[in-house]
Amino acid sequence: MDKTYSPELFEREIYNNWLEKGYFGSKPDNRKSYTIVMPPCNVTGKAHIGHALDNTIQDILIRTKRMQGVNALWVPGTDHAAIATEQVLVKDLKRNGLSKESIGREEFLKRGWDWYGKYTHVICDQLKMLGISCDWSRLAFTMDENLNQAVRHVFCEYYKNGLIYKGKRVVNYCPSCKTTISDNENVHVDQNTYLWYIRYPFADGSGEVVVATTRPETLFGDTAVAVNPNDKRFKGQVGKDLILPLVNKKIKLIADDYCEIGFGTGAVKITPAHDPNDYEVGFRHNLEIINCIDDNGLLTDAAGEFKGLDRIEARKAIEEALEKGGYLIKKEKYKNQVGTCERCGSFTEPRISTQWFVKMKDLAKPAIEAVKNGDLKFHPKRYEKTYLNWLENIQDWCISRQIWLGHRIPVYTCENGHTFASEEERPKKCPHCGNTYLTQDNDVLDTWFSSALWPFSTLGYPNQTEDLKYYYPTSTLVTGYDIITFWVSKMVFSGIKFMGEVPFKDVVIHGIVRDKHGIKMSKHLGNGIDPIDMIEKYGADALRLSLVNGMSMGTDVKYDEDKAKDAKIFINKLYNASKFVIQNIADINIKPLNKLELQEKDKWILNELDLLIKNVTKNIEKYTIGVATSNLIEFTVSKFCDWYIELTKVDLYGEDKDRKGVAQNVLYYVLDALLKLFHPFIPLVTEYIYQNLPQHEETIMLTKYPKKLNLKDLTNNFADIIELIKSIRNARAEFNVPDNKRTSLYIKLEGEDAEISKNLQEIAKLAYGTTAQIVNKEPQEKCVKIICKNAVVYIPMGELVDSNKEKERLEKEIESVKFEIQRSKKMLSNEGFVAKAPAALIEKEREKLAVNTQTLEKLTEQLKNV
RNA sequence: GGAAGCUUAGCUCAGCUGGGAGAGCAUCUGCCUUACAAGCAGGAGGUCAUAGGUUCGAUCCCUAUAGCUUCCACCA
Repeated sequence: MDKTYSPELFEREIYNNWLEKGYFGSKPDNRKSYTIVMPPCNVTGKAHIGHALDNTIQDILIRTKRMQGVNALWVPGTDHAAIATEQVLVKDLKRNGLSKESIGREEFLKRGWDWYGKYTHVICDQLKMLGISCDWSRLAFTMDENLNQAVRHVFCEYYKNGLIYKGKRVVNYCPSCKTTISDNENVHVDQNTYLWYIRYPFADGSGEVVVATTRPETLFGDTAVAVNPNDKRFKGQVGKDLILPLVNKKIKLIADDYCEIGFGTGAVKITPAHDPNDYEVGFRHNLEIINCIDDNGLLTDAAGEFKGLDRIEARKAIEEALEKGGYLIKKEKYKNQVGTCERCGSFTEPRISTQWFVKMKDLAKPAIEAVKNGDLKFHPKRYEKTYLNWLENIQDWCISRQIWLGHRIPVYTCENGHTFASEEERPKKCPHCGNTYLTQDNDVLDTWFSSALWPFSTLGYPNQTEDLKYYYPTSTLVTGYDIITFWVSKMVFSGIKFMGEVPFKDVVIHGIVRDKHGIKMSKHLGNGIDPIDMIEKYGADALRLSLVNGMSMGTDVKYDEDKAKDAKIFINKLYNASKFVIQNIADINIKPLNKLELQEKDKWILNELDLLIKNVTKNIEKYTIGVATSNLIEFTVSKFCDWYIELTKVDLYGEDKDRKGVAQNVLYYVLDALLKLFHPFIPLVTEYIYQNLPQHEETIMLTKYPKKLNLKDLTNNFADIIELIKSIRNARAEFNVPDNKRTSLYIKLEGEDAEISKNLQEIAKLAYGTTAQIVNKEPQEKCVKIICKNAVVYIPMGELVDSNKEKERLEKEIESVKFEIQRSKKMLSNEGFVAKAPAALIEKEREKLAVNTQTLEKLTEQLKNV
């Protein structure tokens, strides 16, 4: 092994070897299955740090299960991300002076496929750098033939069941992406704008109604003004005609509950074509619908002289015109929220159009039930509220998109006007009349339509395959809270509807990786951290550990490069400890632990290891992965390295062959178990080290996961010896004795010898002693005296012992012991405490009081003699 | 407007069903001790947001307040 940890020297090679050997593959067999389907990554561009977190968590779960002997399958996949990809392609065409329309649908789709073909491996290669163990032979793509089949099948099922309908609705439209987007993709942002107060005169000249609006440009689409039916101010005026300013057209003053009495001027203009509420009002009052904004976000003919102006830019011109005509009363500053397109950021336009919808009410019901009856569990639990809240207030799902890439809606119309859905990719004739001239619907499906089927479409659905039978329902879904409503909920109702069962049992929700100031990483701000950079600088294992260590599931992670650096420093520590062990067990004679004469320290570390195994296993099961890594790191540094390794040096470098053998075997055993426990988190370095052990299997990733030791008696008092050593170190530090100055150590035993006499070498080594020896009485030399449990330690520090200083030290100690005694007495004299606290607690307190009283006596005695 | 979460050491955060406040980083002191100076040993640093309540006992449970964050929502 090299002197320092250099991940770049072995990470790639180890991963490629795993791939070659096919260790990641899974086939149905007679074992229990554990399955995860990877949230499909967009084929656009690069892996970001969120992918790294998401996949690290999944890999940890999969690797653990695999080692625990379960048949673990992790299905990787990619998503066609239609809108985003289409944008890229369109831009590319534009650069070459072309457009979608000019090359035609077929050619455009061909280019789409070329693009996917070219970039799929880019994202996959990046994921591979993370060391993740998904079954690459099953790599799925949302536009694979089998998945297309699933999409068409599901669509037709919905269609047959009357769950899909085509209807007019106000939907969010992005004039820049030129497509409808879902409510989820419509991001509300705060906006500083104005409220324009506009005068609408009555046609008969009997006065006016003042309307306040944030969108004067939609004035051309107004077909009424509404007031609340109970608003006394407008009594007797409802039903009269108003003149629409600038257009000089008559519109009616109507009464509708939608209009609130206390708000604004009490009157609101109604623009059915450009506002969902207004549409409803318009529907109730049978109002005309006038579109005044077109597909490109420009004003239409309805705007007369303003035709062709951009919807936002038009405001100024309209304002001037209103002003000139005497219609504008005032303009005041106003803060409101406005919808923007998640992808391009432009203001979305509520727009009335014909779209395809899925009826959600009945589908949502069992999905709600699944969480309520515990078939589906969220971790952490609080996220089930997000899920339920959304499903309980569900709106019908608009599934059509006006783009070309993606799954085209499988609905056809024949020449005779018959419309039908077909599972066949190219149906030959109309099932109603046999007509063979068929045209297909132009829209494609929302990408989430195919992602919703992911847990079963990737396993073969709609074909009833072996895989589907064996692996479905999957076990755990790991994803961020940002797509609970987008995706998780859709998979759940789809799974229940088409497979009759929830698609997974546990949903593990993690947070978002933010920059160190807590701001969301984005290209726009340039505050993103590239996971590939981190891997190149610190190694994949360090990146993984840094993302997951100390993380609390479901909470956002603030991340900066220092975390990767720290993780690398820790791994270096593990690496060096391993190197030490490996170097010192070259001549090991491996024996089972129960054949060894274990000493106190050996029992101590084995006991600690048992505890570690228990905690790590439990925390992985609970999905509290950040706690599991903390357990592991704490054990490695504070137990194994700081104490056990140092302690074994006495035996490894000593004369006693037997003791050396015991130390070698325990070191080997602990390191072996520790590497296995660490493997799911930092797979590459653990494999590398494991291969250097004197005895090992072909790969660590297929070894058995450590279990609690089955040794009879591991009880020990070694903690007392550690305390004794610490006391000596403390005293030395207090007298400013540098670590390189060693002294003799005299130990007078008091009461029971808690193995102290058997650990004198260890005590000397770790407490900076030249020697440590048992004495019967206080030495003649001038010493610092340290009171410990079962012993008094005398440290001859010669001229360094300053009696004033020693006095000071003792006084300080007496002070603190007195404080403790006070505290115990107070508690024990509290009647309520004695009466109601648990007995064990009271007993513990009494014992403490007794010990401290004794210590106080000894210290006082000592102070007298200084 | 509805909902959820957060507020603990200088920074980032842990703290299980209430029973003496923890880690990492940063900082200070001493040490290159043959795995590791990317290290070792020791120390300093907290009215656990505020005010009430329940309890023998509250960082933890309840109520209110303040500040921050996020999600959902059609208020001109």
